[in-house]
Amino acid sequence: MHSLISDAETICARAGTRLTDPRRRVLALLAQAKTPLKAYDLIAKAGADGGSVKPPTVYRALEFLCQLGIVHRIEQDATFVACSHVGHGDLAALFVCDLCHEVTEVHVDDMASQLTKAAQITGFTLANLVIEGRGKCKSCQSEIGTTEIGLT
Amino acid sequence: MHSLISDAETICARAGTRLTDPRRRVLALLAQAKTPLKAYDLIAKAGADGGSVKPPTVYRALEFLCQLGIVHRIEQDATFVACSHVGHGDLAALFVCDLCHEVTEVHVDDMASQLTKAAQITGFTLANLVIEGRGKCKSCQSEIGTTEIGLT
DNA sequence: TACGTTATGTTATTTCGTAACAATAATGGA
DNA sequence: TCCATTATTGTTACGAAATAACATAACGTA
Repeated sequence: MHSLISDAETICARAGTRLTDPRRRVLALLAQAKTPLKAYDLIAKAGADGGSVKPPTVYRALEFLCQLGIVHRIEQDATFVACSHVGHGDLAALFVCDLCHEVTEVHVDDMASQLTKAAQITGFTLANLVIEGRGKCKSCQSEIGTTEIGLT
Repeated sequence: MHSLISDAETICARAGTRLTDPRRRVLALLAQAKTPLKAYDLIAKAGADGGSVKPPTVYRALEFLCQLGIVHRIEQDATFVACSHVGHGDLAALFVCDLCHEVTEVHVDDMASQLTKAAQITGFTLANLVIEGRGKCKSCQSEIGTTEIGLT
């Protein structure tokens, strides 16, 4: 959790950017959260100690952190989560538990290259790839409510 | 484009549901669009001939059509596109061109099962899977502005 | 220290999505 | 057929997510 901050410092230094105060703050909040947070959760938490923090501040920090790969945005529900495998350089698939909302991050480089290839066959050049799943995590398996995979 | 409607009728009949008027309307609008549309585009278009159509109507139709797999929601930008491979029953990866916004739909059943397996190793049971890419489609290759794949 | 660049603060607005409830249309028996 | 039940739609209002636009401040550098 704290190492994430220092990892971030390193990454920033290498990228020639700065981990400024609002950025560090947003990252810290995400790092100590167990589950993904919505942008407005962060806005509320960041301004919890009196000084109000406005939406653009948080959105800018999030954009910055996402670009650096320190934070992931979960597209399905517009939430944000700190990366649990910082610096791996490969693509992460994010699996979010429907029950406890914890994120299981799986790195799938070979899958990414397969998809890149699959795209290329159709003449498409991939610049960005999102792989996200919902379901039940390990510790929630015993709970009720199973769904089958949603197909086309 | 017209066959999509009749495909939808068939699918509805088989599922014991109905392709009602607002649903058909939304589907028709998506079918004749070349690129994904936002919900509010549909709201505007559906009410273009005087009678105003309200958000819940369109959102309900979209939810219905997505569940049937006739329409896909693109999570990255909250847009909707008619499925171009109706009835295949396998998972679609959607690649959206950054320049012309056309969608290339690739069916990737084996990839889906790989991901399901990869998830299962960590104890995670997948109920839903999203694979989306952005990049440049075949006919836009010659244009400017290439980006590398965004990594973790 | 003066300048260009990068980042933040602030206000207001736009866009996206849904809750809640009333009204209506289809469906399956008695 | 008539009624009860369920599915679907209409309508109002609101909440939540994200950004535009512009002013201000911090930073590195010549």
